[in-house]
Amino acid sequence: MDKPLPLSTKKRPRQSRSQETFELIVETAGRLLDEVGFEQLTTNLVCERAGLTPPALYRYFPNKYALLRELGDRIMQLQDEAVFRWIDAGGPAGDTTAEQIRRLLTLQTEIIELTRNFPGNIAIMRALRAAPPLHDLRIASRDAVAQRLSIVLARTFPSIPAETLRVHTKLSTELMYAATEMVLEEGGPDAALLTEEACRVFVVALETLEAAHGGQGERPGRSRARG
Amino acid sequence: MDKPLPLSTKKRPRQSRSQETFELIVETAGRLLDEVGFEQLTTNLVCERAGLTPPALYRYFPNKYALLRELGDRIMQLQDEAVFRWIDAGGPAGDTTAEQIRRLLTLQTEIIELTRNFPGNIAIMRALRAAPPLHDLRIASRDAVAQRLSIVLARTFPSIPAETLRVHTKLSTELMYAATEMVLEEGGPDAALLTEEACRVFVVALETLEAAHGGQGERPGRSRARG
DNA sequence: TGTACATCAGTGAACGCGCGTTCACTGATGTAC
DNA sequence: TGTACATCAGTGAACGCGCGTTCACTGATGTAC
Repeated sequence: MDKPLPLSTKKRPRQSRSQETFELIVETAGRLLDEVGFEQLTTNLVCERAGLTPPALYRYFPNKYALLRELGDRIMQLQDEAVFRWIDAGGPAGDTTAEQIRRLLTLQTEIIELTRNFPGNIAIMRALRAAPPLHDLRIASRDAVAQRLSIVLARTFPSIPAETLRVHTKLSTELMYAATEMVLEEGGPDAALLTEEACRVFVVALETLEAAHGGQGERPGRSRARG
Repeated sequence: MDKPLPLSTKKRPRQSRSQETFELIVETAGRLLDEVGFEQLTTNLVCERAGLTPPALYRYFPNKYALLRELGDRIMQLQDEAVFRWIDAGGPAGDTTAEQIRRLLTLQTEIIELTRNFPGNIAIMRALRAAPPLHDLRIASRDAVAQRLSIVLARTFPSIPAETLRVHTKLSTELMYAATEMVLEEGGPDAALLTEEACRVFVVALETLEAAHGGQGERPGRSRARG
């Protein structure tokens, strides 16, 4: 009954004129998502706002999910790249718990800002969660981040079994996603505190996990966190 | 531009005949959500499946969001009640970390099972996240749980400032929601491990938070977790 | 206990609207020689 | 460098479908006496 929708863009534009049209469509969709939410977004509405006729959009996107997919790809790639840059720059390494938390906070703050500045941010992230044809994308991106992260963490926490670490990292990554969404959706005065607490939880969860598997743990000044 | 949709049910049924119709509509919608997802759900489709004509549905629900709201209310009330029962039965209290984790695991397992058995489970939870008219409901329920939980935890962890505890509990509650959704969406062999790890993180996050605020902490056999 | 009446529950049929989609086309851009 | 031609990009107008919604109605249930 569910015919699988084609999600890929139909033609990547060749001429620079159409390159611009392509961008115009994507950007207009992003801005509209902030206004109406992803469920109310229609291809006709995007066309109207962009000053185009439907066949122009239809040339590049077979349906609205392809459009959301393009937006989803972009926002998640931005986030993923920030994580990868952070990993390459040393990642979570740090002598003390407080130091590790501070480093993670830098990353998380960057991700929040970068997401905030992306038109349609929360609406896109909701769509990635809620729309079945897009759901796999989110999972794939999360698992890619978790996978890469768990490889790096395996060096810092060698006593944790690989399997355990993989599952833990998946959960932790989801925790950070949730923290990002909470801050963007609800904002408010708790935002900073919430972000710090998420980072603290991430770090101490790892340390105690190592301790539980007979790692070095319990070094004074390491198992004590100060947010 | 966004006219606020009326979400309340129009008439609660009076006669037992209509009571049954009301239930039939709700249950049919739940089952359909598993099949088509919330975005594809339409009032006409529900009617067709339930063997009713549109005005019969329309008598009780002004639109599909009112229907989703009824489902959302029910599933979240089930979850909230499980948490409240657990709190009333002693909640997270336990002498050792391992004991606390075990107790929390009991609750989390119950919530997962109870949610799994509710027709439309993940689709409903996604709708609560993604559909703007329903979003407030989810927030309200989460904050109610977090609020009540933070009151109880304040007794067990008196050295944590109330403000900090409130924010932390909100985050932790969201973590457990995310863990529930992950298990239901992805299932697989990691499910049990993932659930245990979520519970462990919840508990150690609290303990280390207390330690960070000069609480008793560091008692041997307390700061050491074994999942 | 039976009848007459009021209210409640659901039907059948239809509506307007806007969504996704397509067609034959015109105008713009690039290319060969 | 200019012209003739091929391809690419976007238009204008229309379509069928199914969505949400409404109307006047019939039949079922409950109630007064």
